[in-house]
Amino acid sequence: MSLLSFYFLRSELFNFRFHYLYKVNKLFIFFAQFQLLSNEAEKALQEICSVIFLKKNEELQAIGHTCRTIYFVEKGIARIYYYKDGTDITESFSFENSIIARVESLFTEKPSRKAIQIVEDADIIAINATKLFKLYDTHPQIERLFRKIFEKGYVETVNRIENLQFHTAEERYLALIQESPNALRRIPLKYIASYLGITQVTLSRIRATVK
Amino acid sequence: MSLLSFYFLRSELFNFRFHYLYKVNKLFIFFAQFQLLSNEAEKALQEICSVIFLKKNEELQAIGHTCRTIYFVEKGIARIYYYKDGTDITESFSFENSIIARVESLFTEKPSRKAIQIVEDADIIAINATKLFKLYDTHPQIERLFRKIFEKGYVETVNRIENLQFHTAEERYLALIQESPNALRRIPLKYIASYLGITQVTLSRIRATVK
DNA sequence: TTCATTATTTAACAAATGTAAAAGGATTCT
DNA sequence: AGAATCCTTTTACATTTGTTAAATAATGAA
Repeated sequence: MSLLSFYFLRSELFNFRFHYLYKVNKLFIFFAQFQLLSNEAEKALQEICSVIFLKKNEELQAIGHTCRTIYFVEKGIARIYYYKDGTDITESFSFENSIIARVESLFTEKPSRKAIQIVEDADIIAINATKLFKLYDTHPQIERLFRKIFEKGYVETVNRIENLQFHTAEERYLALIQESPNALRRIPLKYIASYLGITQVTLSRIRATVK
Repeated sequence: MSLLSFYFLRSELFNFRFHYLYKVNKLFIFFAQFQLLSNEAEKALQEICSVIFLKKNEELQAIGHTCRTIYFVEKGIARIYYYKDGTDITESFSFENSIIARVESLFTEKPSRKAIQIVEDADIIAINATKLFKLYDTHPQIERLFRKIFEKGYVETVNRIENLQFHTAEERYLALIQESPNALRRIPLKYIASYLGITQVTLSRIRATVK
């Protein structure tokens, strides 16, 4: 090993490249679950991705901006939230190996009243949606990939409606424990309460009776 | 006019063809809002469409079947509903000029616990989804068309979650009046109540105070 | 570690919603 | 028209959830 490459291996640049490749690799494993991609398509996608490292409580996207980025959570947890009469309401959480995007803004090109915030230190891959949508024309595989990704998101959202519409607060809490038991350990209860559509006090009461 | 064509014009066959073309035309006007289609794509789509005339309370799709049809409501109203602990719960309504499909079954290919029922006499166009998905390979325009249609459905569903999650019953009722004032006139209140996530009694109370 | 801050639980009371049953209206069918 | 059925409202009471405030627990920064 030359002296030069020794210094390179210890350099910031190396660390950055290493992280970038490692993180992006996880994204492509995620993509592969949905759709086979040609080398050219993969390369085109890589060029519109960038890696972001964020700490708890930091904001990924602010309220009021039109969403033009799709995020992949490689590590950590993020949430979408908004304010209703001054109180902070969590719309959804995204854990590692999942996509997070404010679709109501992304697909309508209107400003979003929602923000994305980091709940647990996170490594995120940002996908430039403006460039992505242009790739749809040249790479039908990419259009199909994201069609399938968002179809899955659509299904999850429909199932969530069923949960909110006619289940009691306790049923919703128990369902959450079932589906993602980690959520309770990793997310502050104040966020979980509004996600379930109830107040923190009600959540505390439910936890007291269920325990 | 020959005697033959006179009889043809009065024939069942003529009525059927006339209705079919008229109805399908409306569907293609709907499609045009989303995506330009080539003549070949339009023709391919027409071949997988059929027209159905249904009366109030008739069932379009039954509980337990895997959804392999996408419907377009040309006239009338349909609803998706399911049973929770024996009570009938309306998940959504579809009015004229809109698509109705049980996406949680269509996109997962699992049996649906939900049914589609006619709320007001309806003229429906059924699109064979199995054949449609095959057309995606040969006609990227068609894939794009339905991608956009379902993206819009996704956005509507996300907005609905916001409505259910942290609005009071009264707010949800008032929002419904705002968005579709016809709904109240054309849909029985018992269906509207469960759609809003409340009981019929609560809806009556709200109506008494709001009036 | 210690202090300050933030998160969670508990309590007491108010408001909203659910349940069951009955009464009144509207609609449909014969 | 008349009977039967279905839909909607009303009532009384039970239960759930919200609100406010205080107490306790946990966390993070100096």
